[in-house]
Amino acid sequence: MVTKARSTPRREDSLSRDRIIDASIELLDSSGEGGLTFRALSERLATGPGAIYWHIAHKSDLLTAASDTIIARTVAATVVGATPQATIRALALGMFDAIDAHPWVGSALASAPGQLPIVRIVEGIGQQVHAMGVPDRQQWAAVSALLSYILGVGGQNAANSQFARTQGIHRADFLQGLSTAWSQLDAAEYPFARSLAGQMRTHDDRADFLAGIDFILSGIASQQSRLAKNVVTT
Amino acid sequence: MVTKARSTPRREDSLSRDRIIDASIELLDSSGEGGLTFRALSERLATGPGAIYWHIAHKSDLLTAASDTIIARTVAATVVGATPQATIRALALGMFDAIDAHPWVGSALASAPGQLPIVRIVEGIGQQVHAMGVPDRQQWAAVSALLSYILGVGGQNAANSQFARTQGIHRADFLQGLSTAWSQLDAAEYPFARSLAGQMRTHDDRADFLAGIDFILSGIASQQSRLAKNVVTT
DNA sequence: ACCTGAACACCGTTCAAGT
DNA sequence: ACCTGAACACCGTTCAAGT
Repeated sequence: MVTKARSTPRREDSLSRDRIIDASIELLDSSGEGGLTFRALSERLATGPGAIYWHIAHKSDLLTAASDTIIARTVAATVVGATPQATIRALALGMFDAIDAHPWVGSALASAPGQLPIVRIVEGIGQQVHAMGVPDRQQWAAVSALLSYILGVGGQNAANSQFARTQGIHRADFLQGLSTAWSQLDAAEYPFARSLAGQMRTHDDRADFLAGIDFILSGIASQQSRLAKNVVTT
Repeated sequence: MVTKARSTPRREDSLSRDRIIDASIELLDSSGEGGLTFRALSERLATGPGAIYWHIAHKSDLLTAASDTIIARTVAATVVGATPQATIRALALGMFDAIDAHPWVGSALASAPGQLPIVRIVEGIGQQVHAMGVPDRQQWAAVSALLSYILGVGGQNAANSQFARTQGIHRADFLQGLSTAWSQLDAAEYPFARSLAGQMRTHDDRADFLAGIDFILSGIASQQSRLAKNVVTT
């Protein structure tokens, strides 16, 4: 053991990376993406902005660490289902709900490609894709399809919340407004988007999210059976 | 006709929304997301920052308009294929390539939910989903699955480029570095992500993107046949 | 080793004043 | 109607100076 535990910290409530991250999460949850500021944060922690830089490299480091706290919790809380598919659905739903509860996570993940929170999600999905029997060579495509979809939905959800917040309205009211805007689109140029405006208002976000996961899962399954057939026939 | 064309503009090269948007695109392409600044922009246009606000409401308006120029071009250039599926693939690939060429579009779309550029994509995909014979009630789920996936991949691509740019390296070198980092992950905690590091280095971004589109398309198709069977048997 | 807080080099946005 | 440019109210980040 080269390093040993710090003996008697200076004061009980001394600054630490963990305390900074916890305070950041509180700030992000209560005031949104724009609410996380080194000034607001240092005020909440009763220090100067410079003190934070002793523990954290820069703001994006802070955002990634904050997201990672949420993601680690979410992945750990995922209940393993009866089948790999069921577990993937559970994990995906957990992600959906986590981003719904903490919209800033959606945009933070979008700008932290390949970082620890993403690794956790990839690991969670990947083990199940492996269990599904997807051959090694196809695993990356399968995992990254699921990951990209989850991040895509998460990002849109985050943006909706963020947009609504800056206008001082609720997410539901913002979506309602969007639906109205779409229903007034030019009928000749955007017939489809226009016809979708109604569904946009009544649809169930969570159910549609899951429908997308199922599309991908069944697509992965059908490619596997196609590959299996090729092995037999060629 | 209530409005009539402006007679004799003050000077040939006077400021206009279009000129501002074109200059923004040049700035974004050459200097990345961080390069678009009202100061840099007004310098390029040889005016003051205030002049721009006469034509544009705020920065996000500018970003959305700039993305819309790219997206409109991309959607218009999409070649209609032999089948709706082929057309969707072509449209999706067009989006992939557009975001690859203009990474900032990827992140701009993520924060402009329901805005015009998104409407264009939804319209393009939606008409084909309709042509596939997907029943009205399922169309939103199908379209939004495809859209979310495209935006998800686009966002990750944009973030990769952005990340690489701030470190002053090329995207390929950044991905190479990520792959190395993943290969050094703890074997007990992240066995899958670790095993994926190799594929991460050698995979073909574009091919994997298309594989994801195909997963979703075949998932949509298989749900249709399931629904059709239900109609027959019940 | 860790913290303080002033200072630096920026931002987006506004607005009185001009033409 | 459109443009100018100084000014406002912020940012993230650095760093000499303290303990």
